[in-house]
Amino acid sequence: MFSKTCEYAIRAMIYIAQQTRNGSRVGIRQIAAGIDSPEHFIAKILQELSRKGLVESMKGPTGGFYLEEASLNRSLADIVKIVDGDQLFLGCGLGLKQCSETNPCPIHFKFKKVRKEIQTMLENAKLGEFIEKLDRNETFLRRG
Amino acid sequence: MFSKTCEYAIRAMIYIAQQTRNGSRVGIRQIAAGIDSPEHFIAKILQELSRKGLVESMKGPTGGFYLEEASLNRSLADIVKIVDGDQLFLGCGLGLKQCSETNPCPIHFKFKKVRKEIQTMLENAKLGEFIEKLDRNETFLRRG
DNA sequence: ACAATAGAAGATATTTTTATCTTTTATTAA
DNA sequence: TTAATAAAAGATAAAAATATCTTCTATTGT
Repeated sequence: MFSKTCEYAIRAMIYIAQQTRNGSRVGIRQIAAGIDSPEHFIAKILQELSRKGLVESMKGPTGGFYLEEASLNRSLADIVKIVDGDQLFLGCGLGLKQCSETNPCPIHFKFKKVRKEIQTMLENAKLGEFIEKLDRNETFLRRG
Repeated sequence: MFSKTCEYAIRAMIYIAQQTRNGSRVGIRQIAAGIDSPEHFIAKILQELSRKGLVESMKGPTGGFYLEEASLNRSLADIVKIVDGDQLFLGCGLGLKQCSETNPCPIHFKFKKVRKEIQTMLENAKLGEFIEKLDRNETFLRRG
């Protein structure tokens, strides 16, 4: 469904959301360990999300990544769009460039329906909503 | 959502279903042209689908690919499972190997729901059902 | 100022996916 | 039974995704 890059991105963003209340910051090494991802790879991904303003960062000692309060209200759809683009939300299920409402592929309308549900689900899933259950160890971002 | 390979596979199977009523056969070259895919690549894919019994083939002059009557009742889910595996139906949305009902990732239950709908949609989509609209040019498998 | 820390950036490497090319085998029609 | 046809099979190539390595820059605490 998502690229590996996107899976890491979502996990990292949720992790950062959880780890950085009270304005504290969390380092790349800790993030990579916290979500079981390659350190340099997730660093790259966060650089991009940082440029796009989804996450803040600061260099130097005591530096690291953190979220602005408002970013807790960002949705998983925002992350997916930046990392994987809007193919998942808009693209043809059979990969046809010219597929459209008026020139549909055979599964166009069936697909439209489930795709819309995926989109709605991802748009309604806000970063802030995952924190509590993680804190209570009811959900996990790496091998539990 | 699907790999390129799987997109081609689905398009090819629907195309073969459409082109081969009355026991006629359709060649690789025509299939590739009919669905806009690389000839050698779709050949490989059909070899696998043939080994798995989703499609029949015959070598030599007047040879080609065709479907047994019963195969018209095969679903897109059958194709997806063979080509892409069951990752789409069973895998964790965030790529976590250990994710499960008792050890869920943060989006496990939201995902389960939409994934199930995708599966149901694909299981209910039978190869035979696409033929009529293709015949009437109401849907397309390549640039219309 | 200086040494240490940590992210940014760019280059490189590996793996997987996608695509192509060549040779072999089965089938047909003459 | 031979020449032509078309799929099967295996090898190779190109492109994209994933992962790693090295150097540079900003920030901090002393």
